[in-house]
Amino acid sequence: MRDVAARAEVSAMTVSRVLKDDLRVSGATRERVLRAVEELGYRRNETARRLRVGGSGMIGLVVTNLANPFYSRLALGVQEVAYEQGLRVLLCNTGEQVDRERGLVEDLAASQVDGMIVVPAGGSHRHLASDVLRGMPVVLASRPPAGMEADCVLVDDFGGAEAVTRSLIEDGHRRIGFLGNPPALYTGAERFRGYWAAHEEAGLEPDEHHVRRGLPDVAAAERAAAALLERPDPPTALFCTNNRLTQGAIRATRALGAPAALAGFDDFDLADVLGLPLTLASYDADEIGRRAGRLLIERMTAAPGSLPLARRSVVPTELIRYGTDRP
Amino acid sequence: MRDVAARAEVSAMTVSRVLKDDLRVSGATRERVLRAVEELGYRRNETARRLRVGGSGMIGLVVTNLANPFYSRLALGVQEVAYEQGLRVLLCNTGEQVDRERGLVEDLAASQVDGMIVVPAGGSHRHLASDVLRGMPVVLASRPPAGMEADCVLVDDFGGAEAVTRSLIEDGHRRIGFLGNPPALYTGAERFRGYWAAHEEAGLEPDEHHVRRGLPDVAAAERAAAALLERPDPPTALFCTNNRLTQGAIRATRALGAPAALAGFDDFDLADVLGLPLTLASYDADEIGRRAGRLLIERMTAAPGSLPLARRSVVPTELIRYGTDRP
DNA sequence: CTGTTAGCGCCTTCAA
DNA sequence: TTGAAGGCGCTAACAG
Repeated sequence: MRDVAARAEVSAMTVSRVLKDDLRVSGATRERVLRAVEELGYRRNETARRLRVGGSGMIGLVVTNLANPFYSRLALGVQEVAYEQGLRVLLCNTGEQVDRERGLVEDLAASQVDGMIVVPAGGSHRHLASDVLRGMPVVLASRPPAGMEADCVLVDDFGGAEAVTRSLIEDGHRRIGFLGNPPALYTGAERFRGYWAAHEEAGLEPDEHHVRRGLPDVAAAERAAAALLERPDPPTALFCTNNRLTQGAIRATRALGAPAALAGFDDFDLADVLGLPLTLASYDADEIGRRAGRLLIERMTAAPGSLPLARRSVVPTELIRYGTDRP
Repeated sequence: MRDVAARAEVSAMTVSRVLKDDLRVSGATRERVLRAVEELGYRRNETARRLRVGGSGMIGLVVTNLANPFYSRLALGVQEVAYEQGLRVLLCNTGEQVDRERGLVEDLAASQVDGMIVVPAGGSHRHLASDVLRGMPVVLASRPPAGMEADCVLVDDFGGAEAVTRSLIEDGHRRIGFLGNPPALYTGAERFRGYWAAHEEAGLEPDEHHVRRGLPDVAAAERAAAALLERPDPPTALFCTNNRLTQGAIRATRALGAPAALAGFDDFDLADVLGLPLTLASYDADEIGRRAGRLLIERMTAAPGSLPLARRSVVPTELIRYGTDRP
């Protein structure tokens, strides 16, 4: 900046003013400065600027697994609103490891991010509490805060699961299997609640023998689905709590030639092309990111105390039916 | 830091030394400092540190479309090696817009990133040239440099397309349709070359009437595939240059009940379950990110001039066949 | 409209 | 082993 100033024959302060579009600079001076900037290929040092003005112009985004399209879409949504606001995004991946999450959050705080959006991996969110982070704004995505207060954006897990299950019941299914991820996960628990509630509403009760929870991956889901379908009293439909489990179930029904109807959470590519009766609770993953971004930015710009403590935004699900009109 | 120093009754300099694991601090002093750090919940200000020591401990990652699993996997790979090295990743999405890319790259440079990995959107890469970026290390991913020199990591687009096409020819196909993305894209051009070369090797020549290039999305691919399949001399197989085009082709064959064999680039979930004859050139998208990360880090740490100017790393493809043993 | 002074929080250098 | 001085590049506050 000193070099630019020298070349334009002004003070560094004037260069600084031109670069921030300060109006109190004469047109001629501005021109000279801009020319010097151009000629020297000068670029303002953002690190130094930030040290002076505070903050960093960055927000942190911590997700559990970027390989899951759900989280990459979420990241895209965050990206969008951040870009509109001229904020940069520091992206971190925890691989569902709590200690790694803790370290990354710590790093982000040290990097002076202006706020962060976290998909929390583990049970305790103590390291995200406002006193630990010195009041740095935090928004949780996809899982609610535990043992602390924070804004969060959730999917309507309960409602979606309920709607899907109800739809199966309305189709006449009375034995509906359940393939679920670990119940320790919020989404797992909520979706199970929805499944159960839909049964209760219809005066039914699920058969515990048809319930398999704690399935970690596609292969486990496939095995569990196969085991259910090979029972003497097999379920006539399977409800799967996420896209990977649905895929496992699809494999199992295909392999066994079993006629079970499938239902699940999360839409996926080519679902329409499978030619299977498939009912899905779908939702807009980008929207979770966008909402989280907006909540965070509000929190960052609002006067402390002017916003409710822990706001909660719930993204609705939509019922999608595929292949039910095909043989 | 001053507060910590006061509490530990040492100078700020000593605190700084403890925090950087400088050995020349007595055990007792170190203990006292660490205790003070703990009690005050002190966290070193990375912005200030970086102003002093230079650099930023961050690398920039610019992708064209994070919603495409290919790029989110690439991002994951970059993330991995960055994390190992204690580097943070600033993630940007261009949506294939060249001017946006230009702006983001400029921002990253201003943010003092230590280097960047870019999936370039457009034709000219002038804004990524080393003189524009003042020698900041740049690695290109998935598309080669144009009009400049830089390290890059590519997929074996030619070889993959050639292998897939050859496999179709060996299956006896003589009329193989081609559904391609815009030829202006490097991958599009290379994959077309591979398709053509496999024909030449076999003493064949593709029928230009069976070639459709410049397809932007799934819907266009579906229409193009349908048009080809409804010709009086329809192709007996279709080669699609990416996963979205393959999906369009699948839709078309399903809708028409056409028996065409399909082949494509990029593996995808549930490909095995479709029950269609499907041959794919698959590759490890994470690996592209990891390699790009490693090349970048080498470039960042190597003495200028000690490394070859423009290194090129090519990720191999693997031939995968699905459903060919099914009716 | 433009410049001077001072300091953001840290670390390199030099001195004790 | 510890501390004091000075400055990284920028900008707020205060002249003029």
